[in-house]
Amino acid sequence: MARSATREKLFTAAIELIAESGLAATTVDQIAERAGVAKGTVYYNFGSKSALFAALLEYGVDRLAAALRDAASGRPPLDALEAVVSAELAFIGEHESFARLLIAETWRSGGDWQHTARLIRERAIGVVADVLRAAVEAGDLRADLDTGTAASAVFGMVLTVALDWRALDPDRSFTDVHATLMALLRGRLTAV
Amino acid sequence: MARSATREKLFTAAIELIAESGLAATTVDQIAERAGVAKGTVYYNFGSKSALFAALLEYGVDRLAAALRDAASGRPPLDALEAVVSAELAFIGEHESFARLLIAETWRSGGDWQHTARLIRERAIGVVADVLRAAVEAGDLRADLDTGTAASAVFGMVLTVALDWRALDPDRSFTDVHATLMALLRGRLTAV
DNA sequence: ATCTTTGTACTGACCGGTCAGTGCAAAAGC
DNA sequence: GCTTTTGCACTGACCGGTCAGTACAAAGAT
Repeated sequence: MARSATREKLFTAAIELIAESGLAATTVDQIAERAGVAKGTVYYNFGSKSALFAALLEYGVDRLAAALRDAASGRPPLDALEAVVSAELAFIGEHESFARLLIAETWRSGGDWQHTARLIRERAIGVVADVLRAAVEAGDLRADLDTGTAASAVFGMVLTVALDWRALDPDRSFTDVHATLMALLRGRLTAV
Repeated sequence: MARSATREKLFTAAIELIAESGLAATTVDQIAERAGVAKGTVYYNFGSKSALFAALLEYGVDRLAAALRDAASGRPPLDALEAVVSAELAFIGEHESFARLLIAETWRSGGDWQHTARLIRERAIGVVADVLRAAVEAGDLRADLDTGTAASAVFGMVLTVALDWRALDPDRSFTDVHATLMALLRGRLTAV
């Protein structure tokens, strides 16, 4: 079998298992079994458990960052911001397991991949920051806005809301959740 | 020694160790040693490692929820909202390792004490929701606001910003971060 | 055309260490 | 005297990582 297909299968299995039980509680044997592959294959392809995890994170964040960038591209700044938020919400809706893995494992202390994990996460937040910066430059947002902090805030807000949505109220419509998020983002919170 | 004093010592030791090396990497032997207690005592008091962590989580969230409630009490709704956000930011700044534990353990789908973790987290978000509801009732926030989703959003936004702050930019002042957060919350984002 | 080599992908039994949890007799504390 | 704690030896499951070996296809070699 082609190497890339095997890696793909291992990624999928690992994402599911880690989202269920956490990285430390997920064994290499489990991942191999779920992927329908021998344990040795994991080591042949990745060398170690943590290397598998690092590759997994990179793979997922690349896709997330690309989705966010695509959503933003070619739109005027404020539209782009809304599009990015929509795209993030949609991405998490579709890749809930990965989102859980991302939020849970980024903030674990210890290990060396944890450093990598943070760097990788910043790639996604970076897209949001870029959009905010563009909006500031276009004069659409206040000039003294701390785009770094604001990007963290927006990203984290959407991530939390999306996961709470899926976990606690999965029947609520995308549009509904999206609308509340937009209202918050636009500062339409206060009474008219 | 009194049981409660022993439990207290074990909580402190466990929190410290988790901050250093993470939850899974922390062994019961380490916790016992750090607490200056025999390993058997851990099992006499808690029965199992996961029961110890569950109790630890509950202990921490009780303190967080109490801090948020105290901050809100006796203030007019909108002031209360800002006070709650300040309190959350401050709490996480002071108990960073606990916040990490909370965020990491809440988002796993399997197991049973993960379920407990979610319930426990909702206790903290519930305080935010209560404040938002009060503000809506007082006519300070738009009547059709989905307070549940908005509470998730606010809580998650602050949590993310606080952890990013501590991890990436620990020298930035509390006031600074706080100000950006407030601007976002009040919808003062758009250019004047 | 047939044999031999080489490289790649994968296998699964196995090893050595780790760690949660146990058992228990003796000592402290209340 | 009942609860709580200690100290320590012990167990047994589990798990990351290894390694000798299989399968097989493409590339020489004769």
